[in-house]
Amino acid sequence: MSRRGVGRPRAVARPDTGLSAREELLAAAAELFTVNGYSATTTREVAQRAGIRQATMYHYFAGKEALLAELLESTVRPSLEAARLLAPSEAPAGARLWALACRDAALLCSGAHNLGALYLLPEADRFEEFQALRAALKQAYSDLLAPITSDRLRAELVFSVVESVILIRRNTSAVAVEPMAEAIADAALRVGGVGEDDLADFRKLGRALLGG
Amino acid sequence: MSRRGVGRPRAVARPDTGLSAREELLAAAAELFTVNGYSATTTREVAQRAGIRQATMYHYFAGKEALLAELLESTVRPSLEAARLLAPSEAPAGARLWALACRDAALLCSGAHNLGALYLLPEADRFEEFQALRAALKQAYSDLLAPITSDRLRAELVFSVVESVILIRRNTSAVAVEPMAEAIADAALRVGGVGEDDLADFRKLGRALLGG
DNA sequence: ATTATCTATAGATCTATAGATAATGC
DNA sequence: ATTATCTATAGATCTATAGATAATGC
Repeated sequence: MSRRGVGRPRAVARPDTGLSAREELLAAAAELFTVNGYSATTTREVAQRAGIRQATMYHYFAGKEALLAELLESTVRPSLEAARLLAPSEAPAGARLWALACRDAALLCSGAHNLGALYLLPEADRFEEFQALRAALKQAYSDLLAPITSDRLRAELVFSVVESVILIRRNTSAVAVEPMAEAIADAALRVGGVGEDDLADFRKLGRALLGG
Repeated sequence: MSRRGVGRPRAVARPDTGLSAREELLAAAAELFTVNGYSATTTREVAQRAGIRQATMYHYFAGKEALLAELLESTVRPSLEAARLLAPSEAPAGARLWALACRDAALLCSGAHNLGALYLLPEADRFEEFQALRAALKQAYSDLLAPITSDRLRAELVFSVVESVILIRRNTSAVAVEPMAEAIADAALRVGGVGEDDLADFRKLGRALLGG
């Protein structure tokens, strides 16, 4: 919608990033929220990084909360979409679980900022639409794990091993996405109780599911 | 030091908790920081929960940061102490690793509040003394893992599986500490690449190390 | 005299709104 | 005319300090 050039010029001119003002705001918020946290980040800092004045932010977002809501939801949606694509497959549950964990981990460790870190913010609990999406993703993991184990605790462990990629990415500098994602998927199935022989099968089938 | 009864009475009288004012402040901060985050928590809220006025907090702590610093350090120190106790043992590294992971996980999932959640706060990065203690703990894990695998990524995974108990505790209501801690230690060794037969041995020896 | 606590407040924010302005579009 | 942006600011905080006060201790 918002056409570049229309409207009053910005107070601080900068080279065109190719992003819309709205996207620049989201990118700025992504960096600041993941690194410094939500409450510790001011709307002024977000706007400044996006190259506009603080009040202009309100032309694009209803408030600071709307920024975080959109970032949270846009981060979990692709993982949930991956879960939906894998659900109707006739491959073994273990293979689909491996594929889901691998795709999910890859999404969490790619992208310019560690957006998964937003899940860890205490403030994220308040965002109900995000929580609902995340609960649906967790349910998808549970469904795929049901044929493998009925142990509630193991199911929690599997889910949290995938999320632990967020902690790893925070601790370590740049990592290669694919090897990391596959290592996470392997680890998830191992803590889920899958033996090495089955794991090798599931990994092979899982890769095929992702490739197709 | 501070004797009960000396000094001006509190504006809001409450039954004696048995805790000193300083301890009450730490307990209040622990709850609020873990649930709502550091920046989102005000000194007024902390003081109110501790039963005193906001300004009185400064009689016990230099500022809000000093509260978080003390909570962070007091949470990681017992784990580091466990690592030091296990270091000189002549038991196999795998058994000591299991014991350390189990003890560490047990510390993280016991206590009234989910204090480990403080590690996840973006604000924790600034607290250098805490970061140094945590780096030492991580080194202890690496040392015990060295005879098992030289894979850097696996070492990260082991450490973060233990920390993932923080995420699990956040997602689930009350859990039995011992079974959870042992399940975490098992999971840590599995992602570290320990096979089921060795794991059974290490678990048995590890339990003995913790018992003695 | 000592001390734990209080009240009051300065100074520095921070979010969101009101209303003006300077472009392009028609 | 429309719109993207600006400036200015109201109102609501929030942290930390200054200095008073009301207990016990000696």
